[in-house]
Amino acid sequence: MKEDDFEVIRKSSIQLKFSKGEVVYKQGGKAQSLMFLHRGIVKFCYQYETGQNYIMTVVGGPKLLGGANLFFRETNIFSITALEDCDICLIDLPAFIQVAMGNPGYILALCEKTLTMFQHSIFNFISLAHNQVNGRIANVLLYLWEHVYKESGYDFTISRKEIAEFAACSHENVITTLSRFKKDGIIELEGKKIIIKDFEGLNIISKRG
Amino acid sequence: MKEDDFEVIRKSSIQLKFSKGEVVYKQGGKAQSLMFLHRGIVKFCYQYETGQNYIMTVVGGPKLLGGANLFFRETNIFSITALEDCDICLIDLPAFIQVAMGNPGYILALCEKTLTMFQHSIFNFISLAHNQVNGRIANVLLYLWEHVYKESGYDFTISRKEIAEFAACSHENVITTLSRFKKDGIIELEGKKIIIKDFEGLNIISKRG
DNA sequence: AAGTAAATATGAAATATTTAATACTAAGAC
DNA sequence: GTCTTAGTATTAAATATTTCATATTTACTT
Repeated sequence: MKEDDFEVIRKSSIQLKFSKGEVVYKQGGKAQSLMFLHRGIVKFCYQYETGQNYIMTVVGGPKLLGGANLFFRETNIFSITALEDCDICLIDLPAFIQVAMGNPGYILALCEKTLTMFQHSIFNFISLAHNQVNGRIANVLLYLWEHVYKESGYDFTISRKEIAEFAACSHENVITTLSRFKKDGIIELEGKKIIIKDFEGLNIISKRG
Repeated sequence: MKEDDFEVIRKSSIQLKFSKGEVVYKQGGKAQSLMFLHRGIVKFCYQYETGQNYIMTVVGGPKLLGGANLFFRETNIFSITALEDCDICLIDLPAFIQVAMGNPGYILALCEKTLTMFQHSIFNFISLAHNQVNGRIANVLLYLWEHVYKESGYDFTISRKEIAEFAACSHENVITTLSRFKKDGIIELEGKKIIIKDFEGLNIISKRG
């Protein structure tokens, strides 16, 4: 990236801090910026009219987000909410597009990142579609640990309710399943912290259902 | 698109015909081309080691496909199979990228199309995650009619097994559900052909589960 | 035309999942 | 400190779904 390109983008960006639980983007709101997640963890959430939530994916920084908004036009189709305290830089979309049109390589790179994120989601969805609750929860735990919490510096603490919204099942079912995993020695629960003991075992459950 | 750009791409493209049931791309195979679906209907299919299939999406021509491959690199993560006879033009990827690098607008446009396709899939997945079989099948029927069969020139005929692979349930369940829809006057079955009678009703079922 | 395979159809039994009722614990508000 | 709320935990009953067994129809092969 050339110095003056960088300057254009920096000038039109805003640095923000979000606390755990705060909403960064609101579903249905106007999408006017890309978002660089410096540090922290956020969830992408779809909300039904009935009030039910569905967590589409969870990602940790540093990562450029909002490629989806770049193409999905005017409105956000998801809410983005901080799961842990976040440092976020909002990048003005018109400024970015102006710079990007002079640098096809940026666009390709951004698309690649965005699609890679979608790809993760899609594999998660495929797991949802074809596995039973056991396998879905195992899959969610593995994803969260490997791709989000492992190197994030945050404790692997996430509420049963949120696991339920990610694995698309009732929170009672998550509680029961986690208890069983614990009894079987696959995970340990230290206060709020989840510790995976037997990755191999979880993997097998995640595949076989 | 400029004339000579078009020429470069045309020179490196191949026109092919595929019959109903033929595999266009094989999951795990090398991805070396974009694909322009002139005419016909294809399914994107994910296959498990266990032999189970899952249909990720179904699309009808004319449409540019394979943007996923452009970014998901070396190997196809899905198989693409013809559901109806297809005319397909395979576009050499290196040639396309060469032209595209000189035209950032093409890349944006391609990404937008690809992401729009993903967006459809994602809404479908969200329906899968949160609805019961009734709603999932209603959703699949509406999607297939509205976005694939309605203006395709093909009869809306698709096997119960394929609906099952799309809605992620057993084929027995599809059969039972279609019978009930028929009894309730929501659809009609004319031989192999599915005719939706009550769009409003299907929509309600698709939303309420 | 007969035989075979594939798709459609149906019902019963087995299994999985949600819902509802209830209780305990931890954290935040006042 | 007490009250309130949200999260965690467990169970039984109600419901949804899959699996299995079996039959019929349709399409394809020879």
